[in-house]
Amino acid sequence: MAPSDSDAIFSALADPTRRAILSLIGEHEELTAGEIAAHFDSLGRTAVSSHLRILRLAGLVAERRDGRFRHYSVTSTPADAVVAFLTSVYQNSLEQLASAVQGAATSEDIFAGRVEERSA
Amino acid sequence: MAPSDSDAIFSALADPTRRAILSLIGEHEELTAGEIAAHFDSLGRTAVSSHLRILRLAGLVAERRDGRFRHYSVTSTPADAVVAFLTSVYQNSLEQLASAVQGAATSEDIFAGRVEERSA
DNA sequence: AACATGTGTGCGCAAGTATTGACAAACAGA
DNA sequence: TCTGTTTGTCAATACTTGCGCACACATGTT
Repeated sequence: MAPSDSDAIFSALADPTRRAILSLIGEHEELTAGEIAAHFDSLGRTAVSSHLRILRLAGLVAERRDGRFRHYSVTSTPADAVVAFLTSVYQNSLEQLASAVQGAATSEDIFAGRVEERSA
Repeated sequence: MAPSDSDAIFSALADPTRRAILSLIGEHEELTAGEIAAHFDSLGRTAVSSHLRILRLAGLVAERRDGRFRHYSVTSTPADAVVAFLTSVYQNSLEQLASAVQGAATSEDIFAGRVEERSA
């Protein structure tokens, strides 16, 4: 019954909107909640805020307060749980996995078009 | 709005029970649905069957029919979508990711204890 | 005070999960 | 062949969870 970090991480990654938010932040260094919300047509501020809260509780993004703004950035360590799970399941094809990591440089197409974006 | 394979994959991985099933299959070469169900105390056959269906539709497991049995095994390619997403978000720390993949050999502790298992 | 940025709360709706009961398929025995 | 059992899934139901929205609140700026 231990929530076990991977629970929060995988649950957070389950939502395509959150993956889009995560990759959007990853493209920049930092983004404010307003800037993030501005990129999505079909989402209100509260929805974005709620997603950011989940991502933050999962340790996937970090929050830096600056006046009335809150800047969000991706954290580097959290992927460890995901990688650990993948390696445990795909022990046989570890080399494939490693090469895939090093090989794939840009593959935004996977989550592109998931959510309507404003041309900003 | 395209279901986009990664949707099914991340949704499938979101459930801790399915991750446990996936890793359980990964530990062996093949397992029948019954053998899988036998490893969980708090799950009926129908529940396991439903999870296997989701895993199969996501392309995470393969099904081989043999008489009245159905043997399930993990597929090697599906992790690509996950890896692609991780690399796109964590472009900055790709080396970290690659080393983590090669480094972590056994880390079942992450999903251990998620679901009660029978001593079989 | 007036305004902007972000979040917390409550509600309605949709999606997912586990259970029960029933069904199809395949094998064993008489 | 005809039961009877095992394996696994399908259908329907009840329960839980999660998402998005509207509103209100807290904080910070001008």
